[in-house]
Amino acid sequence: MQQLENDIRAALSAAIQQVFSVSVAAEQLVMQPTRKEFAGSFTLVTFSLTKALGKGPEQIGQALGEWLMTHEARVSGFNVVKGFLNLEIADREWLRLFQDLVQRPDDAPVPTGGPQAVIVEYSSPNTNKPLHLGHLRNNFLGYSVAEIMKATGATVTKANLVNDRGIHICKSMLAYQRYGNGETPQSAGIKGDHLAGKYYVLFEKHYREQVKQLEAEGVLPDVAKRQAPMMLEAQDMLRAWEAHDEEVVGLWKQMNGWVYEGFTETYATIGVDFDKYYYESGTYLLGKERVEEGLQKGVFFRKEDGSVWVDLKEEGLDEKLLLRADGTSVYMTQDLGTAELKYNDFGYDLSLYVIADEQNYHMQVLKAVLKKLGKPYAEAIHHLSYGMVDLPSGKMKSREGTVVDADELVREVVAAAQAATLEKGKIEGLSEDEQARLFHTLGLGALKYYLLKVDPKKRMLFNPEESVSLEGHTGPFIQYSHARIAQLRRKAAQMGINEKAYFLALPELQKSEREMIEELARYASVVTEAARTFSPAIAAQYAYDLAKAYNRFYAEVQVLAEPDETKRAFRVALSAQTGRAIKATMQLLGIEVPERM
RNA sequence: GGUUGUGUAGCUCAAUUGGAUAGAGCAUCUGACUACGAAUCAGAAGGUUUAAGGUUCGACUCCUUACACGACCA
Repeated sequence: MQQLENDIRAALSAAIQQVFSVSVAAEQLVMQPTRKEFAGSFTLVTFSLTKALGKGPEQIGQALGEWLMTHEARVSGFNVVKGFLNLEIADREWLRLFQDLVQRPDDAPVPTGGPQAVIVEYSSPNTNKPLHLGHLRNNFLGYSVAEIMKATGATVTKANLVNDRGIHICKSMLAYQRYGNGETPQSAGIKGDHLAGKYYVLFEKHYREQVKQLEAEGVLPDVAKRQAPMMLEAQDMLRAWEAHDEEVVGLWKQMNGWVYEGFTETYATIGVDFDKYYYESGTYLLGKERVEEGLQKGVFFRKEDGSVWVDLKEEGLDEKLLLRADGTSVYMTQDLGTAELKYNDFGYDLSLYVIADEQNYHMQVLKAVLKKLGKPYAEAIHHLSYGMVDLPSGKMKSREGTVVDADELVREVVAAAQAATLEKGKIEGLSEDEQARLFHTLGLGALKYYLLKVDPKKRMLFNPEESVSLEGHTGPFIQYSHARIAQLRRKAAQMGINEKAYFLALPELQKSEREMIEELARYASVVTEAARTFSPAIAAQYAYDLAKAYNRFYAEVQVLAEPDETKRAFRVALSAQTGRAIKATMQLLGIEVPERM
């Protein structure tokens, strides 16, 4: 398809040379796909040529169209509408393109000239509470972008940087020490991450009571927040942890262990994985070394209280804290260490950070600080910033208990998919296990598609009802199209029809057949664009376009019931190829497609 | 206060990066299952793209100002 467009551009460039004796580079021509309501596949916008050629747009279009008709065999017709030259491509050219697609292996990469060694950091949870809806957007985005980069032929490492140290986990630990009574996930029958979360909530509850108490005694709110006994104790605990206090470290290991078990289960359920885990407890010391290095190089400075800062005013940013006065590290400290570790481990030429847009500033600072340190990998860092997920009731707020828990949400979407599927009554013959797997595939398909179809950088609204919907612009709509194709292929196989026969002799294509081939031919450019912009939404839109085009085709022509043998075989092949394309595209999103549903 | 993002149909989202009459889905209305899967398809209705200027053959897109909402930095 890209090749075809390039050829058309070259032909147009030659035509301009021949007809008008003016040189216009092929790349400079303004081309676009022809809009559905006009005949044609490629459109040249001739407005942009009027100055260079000294002629009116219609005149240019007419002259170039006529030249192409006699000089470019692949152009079979044209029409001029105002400043638009619409070019029709010969059917046999479409068939040739289709043939190429059929021959192409499913796992053939789409070369884009982009980065080759990529590391995608995503998920990166705190270990003090279970995953919620916001994490799901993050996880699905990260997984999908990694798959998209893989599809371009890049070597991709999926990394999870677990935020296992810091004040937040000390809060859970402190509350557990006080109120836990030796409870374990087993004894309580609660997933480990949820158990840690329970104690984090308990901390917050008691802490707030202490703050309120202090305020009632006349202490200023800011001071009360800082001096509430539980906060001071949590900070003591953090210092004890950094000093390797045995008891504290023991508790920390125990609670984090529970949390990891919980996370592992959730990751398996939602179908994401990682090639490498990093733990901030293992990177913050290296970060401190980098801070030392910066001090020695004179790019950082120390304030009277002993805290270390970097001045980024020249970069249009601000002064930023790198190490606290008491020597404990902040997020930035450990991020410096992690960046270096990742580079040493994988030598990336692109390092993606899938992090919500509230961290935009932080990520700018990280990159700027690494540049100041003269690190070679600073330029390769890219923040894949995504918008937060809102609920119909507004922002998710843990304090107000409006956070949507990931595990619970997954259960709900699977249950909804199950209810809808059973109601349709089309799955007799499937075993209990197969049914359960299908409900899971459909429920997660709905949820993932719902979260991925929106442009990552935009804030999005999560409507629970729409997220489990199976109709319209949804994952299950696309899955349904695939299942229907799968059914058709099974029947075609029974009839002995070859899916990969040659069809160049086919006399003429139906409109819906031609449009289907055009959609299929877009695959490479979709992958390229999705990889360039790090946007699964582009792949999601394409999967929908494929399904939409196929359903139209399916409604308009007969496949198995077509009497003409050649046409019948071609339509089976077109269906099969569409099924492959849908599967491959959905795979980029981390969504499975069923053989029946 | 400073920096920054967003604003498109009743609702949720698109718009090939400056191109044609701004497209889909949901919701509403109409039609299509004794043709291969109706979780589908065909159609109707729905818009001053927040507002006002500007740039040009052409602006949802770029520039200026204002407004609204969000995030971050103090």
